[in-house]
Amino acid sequence: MTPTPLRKDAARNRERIVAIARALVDEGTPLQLNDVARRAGLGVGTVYRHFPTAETLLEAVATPCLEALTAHGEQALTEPDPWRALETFLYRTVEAQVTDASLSPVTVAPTDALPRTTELKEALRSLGTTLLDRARAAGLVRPEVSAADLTSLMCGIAYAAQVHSRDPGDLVATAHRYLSTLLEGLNGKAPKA
Amino acid sequence: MTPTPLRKDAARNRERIVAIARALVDEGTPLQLNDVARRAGLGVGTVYRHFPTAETLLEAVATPCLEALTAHGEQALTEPDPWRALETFLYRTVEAQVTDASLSPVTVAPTDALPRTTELKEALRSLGTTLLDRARAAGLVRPEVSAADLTSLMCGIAYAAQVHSRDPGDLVATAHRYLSTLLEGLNGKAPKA
Amino acid sequence: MTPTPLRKDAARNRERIVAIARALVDEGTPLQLNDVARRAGLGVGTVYRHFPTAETLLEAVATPCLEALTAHGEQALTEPDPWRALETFLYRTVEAQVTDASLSPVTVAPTDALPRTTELKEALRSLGTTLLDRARAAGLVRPEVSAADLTSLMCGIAYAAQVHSRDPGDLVATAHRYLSTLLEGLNGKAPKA
Amino acid sequence: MTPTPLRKDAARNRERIVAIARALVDEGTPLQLNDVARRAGLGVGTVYRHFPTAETLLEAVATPCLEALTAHGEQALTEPDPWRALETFLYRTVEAQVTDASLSPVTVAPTDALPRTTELKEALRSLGTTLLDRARAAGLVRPEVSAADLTSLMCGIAYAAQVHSRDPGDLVATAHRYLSTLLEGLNGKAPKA
DNA sequence: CATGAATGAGCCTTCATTCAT
DNA sequence: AATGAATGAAGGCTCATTCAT
Repeated sequence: MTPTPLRKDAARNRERIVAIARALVDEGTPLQLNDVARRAGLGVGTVYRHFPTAETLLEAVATPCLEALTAHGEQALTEPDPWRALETFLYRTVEAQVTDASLSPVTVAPTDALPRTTELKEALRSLGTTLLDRARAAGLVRPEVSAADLTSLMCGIAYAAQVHSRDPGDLVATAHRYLSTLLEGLNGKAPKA
Repeated sequence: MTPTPLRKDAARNRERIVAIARALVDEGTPLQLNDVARRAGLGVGTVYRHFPTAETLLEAVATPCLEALTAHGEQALTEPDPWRALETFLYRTVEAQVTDASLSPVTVAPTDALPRTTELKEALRSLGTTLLDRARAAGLVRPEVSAADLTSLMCGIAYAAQVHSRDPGDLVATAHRYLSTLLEGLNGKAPKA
Repeated sequence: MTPTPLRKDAARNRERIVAIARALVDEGTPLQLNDVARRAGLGVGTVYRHFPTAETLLEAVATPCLEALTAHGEQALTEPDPWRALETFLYRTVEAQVTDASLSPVTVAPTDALPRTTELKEALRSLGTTLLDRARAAGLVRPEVSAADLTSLMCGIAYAAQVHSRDPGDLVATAHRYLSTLLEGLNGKAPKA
Repeated sequence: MTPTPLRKDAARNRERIVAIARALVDEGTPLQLNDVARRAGLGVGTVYRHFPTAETLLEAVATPCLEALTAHGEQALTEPDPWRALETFLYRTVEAQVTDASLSPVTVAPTDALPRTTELKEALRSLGTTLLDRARAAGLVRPEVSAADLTSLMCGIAYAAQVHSRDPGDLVATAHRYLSTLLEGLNGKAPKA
C-alpha cells in the first residue's frame, strides 16, 4: 500500500522539511526549495528527493489542513438540520482558507502533485455535493448553485477578506461577515430566520 | 494643466508601449519592462523613461478601464431607483474585473504609482459610498456593509469566477451569477421580488 | 581672443550649469551630465554643448579655485622670508584640496579638458618651482625634492586627511597637522626654529 | 575550527576565482563578479556563492598581503631599536600599499566584509600602536601623532607616489623617498643622526 | 542654439535544477 | 540516501551619448 516504508532518518528529514515549509508559509515567505533546505540544515538534493517541486511540498504542507477540513465535513454530515450542516461546513472552509496560506493555491490548482491531494480535494468536493444536495432537497438553496460554485465562492470570500484587511487579526471576522452576507443570498427565497 | 505636452513621436511611443502592455496583460503574460521594450521594438531606456516601474505601466494600462467604470458610476447616480443604481454599478464593476486583468492588481494595491490612479480609485470609492448610502437609506441594504466591503467583495466575486472557469468565455456569466447570488444577500430581509 | 563672445542667454545657461555642478561637487554627488541638466532645468543637449564631457565641467567648476590658489601663490612671491613663503603656499594648497572636491581629480588628471586648466596648472607648477627654488637656495629644503613632488605630496596629505576623518569638520585641522609634520621633514637638517 | 572544510573541487574553484581577481586587480581592472566568472570559466552563481559581493572578493585577494604585513610587523617588534622598528614597519607598509592595488580600498573601508579582514586590520592597528608607543616613549616621535595617523599617512604617501609616477617601476622608489621625507619630520626635534 | 527622447550596452543579482562526490 | 557546489538563463536597472525636432 504505502509506496516505500521509508527509512527512519529519511522520515525524520521529511517531517523536518514539511515543518520548515509550514513555518515559511505561515510567515508569508514564498516557498523556495533552496531556502527550505538551508533552514532545515539539509542539502538541497535531499529536499528535492522528497519533494521534486515546490508544489509537491506545498501540498504536503496543506495536507493536514485538508484532512482536518474533510473531518469537519464528515462531522457535518451527521448534523440533522441540512442548512446548519452546510453552513457550518462553509464557515470552517473559509476560516481555513483565510488562516492557512497553503490552502488557496492548492485548492485553485487545476492539477495536483500528490495523489493524496487529489483524494482529499475529491473527498471535499463530494462532501460539498452531499451537503448541498440535502439543503437543495429541503428547498433551502437556490437550485442553480453547484458544489463547484461553493468551492469557488469560498475562495472568493477568503480573497475578499484578504483584500479588505491588512490586519491579519481581522481576517477571520471579516471572512465570517462576508460569508454570512453571501449565505443570506444562497438561502434565497427562504430567508433564514 | 497637462504636466508636459509631450512631443509627437514620444507620444506615439508611449501609446505603443501601453498598447503592447495591454496585449500582454490580455494574454496573461506578466509585465516585464524589458519584454515590453523588445516587443515594441524600442530600447529599454525608452520604456523606463515613460514608465519607471512595472506598476506605473500597469496603471497606465488600467486607466481607461477605471475611467469607463467611473463614467458608469456617474451614470448610475442618475438612476432614480437606488437599488437598481447600486446593482448596475456593481455588475459593471465585476464585469470589468473579470474582463480586464489589469484591474484587480491595481484595485488591490495599497499604494498607487500614478496620481491619476489615486484620483480614479478615490472617485470610485466615493461613487460606491454614495450609491450604497442611498440604498441603505432606503432600507435596501444590510446596514453593516461598507463601501470598502463592496470593493473587496467585487474583487472576491471576480476571483471566484476565475477560479471556477478555465474557459474565459464563461467568465462574465459566472461572475454575474455569483454577484446576483451575493446581492440577494445584500438585499437581506427585503427580498428582491 | 575669447573664442566666441557667447550670447547673453547662453552665458546665463553656462553659469547656471556650473553653479549646479558646484553644488553637486560640494555635496559629494558624482557629476552626471544628465543629472546636472535636470537640476538646472535645461536639456541634456544644452549641457553637452557647453561641456562635452564631465571632465570639462569639473574643470570649469574647479577653475575659480585654481585661480584663487594662483593668486595666493603670487602673493606668496612677495613674502621676503622664503621658508614662510613656501609654507604659506603649501598650507593654502592643502586647504583647497581638502575643502574642494573638484580639485584633486583635476590636479591628478594627466591631461586637461580646458586650456584654461592647463594654464592654471602650469602657473601653479611654476609658482611652486619658484618658491621651492628660493627655499632650496637658502638651504631650507632638502635638495632632492622637486616641484612635482610638492604637488603629489599635497594631494597625498589631503588624501590622508580624508582617510583619517569621517567628520568633514576636522578635515582642515587634520590636513594642517599632517602638513606641519611633513614640513619639519622637508626642512630637513636645518630645523625651522 | 575552520567554518566548513570545503570540498576539494570547490576549494579549487575558490582559488581559481581569487587568482583571477588578483590578476584583474594587478592590471587595474575594476572587479566585477560577472567578469571574474567569465574569465574563470565558471558560472556567475559559483562566484556569487563564494563571494557574495565584490568587496568580499577584494578582501580575499588582499588577505595574503595583509597577513604578510602583519608578519613583518611582528618581526619588527623583535627589533631592539625602537626607531628602526617603526621605520621598517612603515616602509613595508607603503611598499605594500603601492605594490598591491587591493590594499588601499580595504584599508580605507570603514566596514569589512570578512571577519578575517577585521582581524588583520585590528592586528595591524595594534602593531602600529605598539611600535609607535615605544618610539614615543624613547622621545623619538612627535607626541601628537597617533597610530590612526600613521595609517592615514601611509595611505597618503602611497597615493602621492601614484600621483607622481605614471611609470609603475618608480612607484616603490618614490614612495620610499616620500616616506623618508615624512619620517625626518616625525622624528621632529630629535634629529635622527 | 536648445531640447529631451531614444538608445542599448553593460552591470548586478537571483533561483530552479542538476549532478559529481 | 544525502550532500551542496555549480550552473546559467533570466530579469532588473542605469547612464553616457546621440540626434531628430
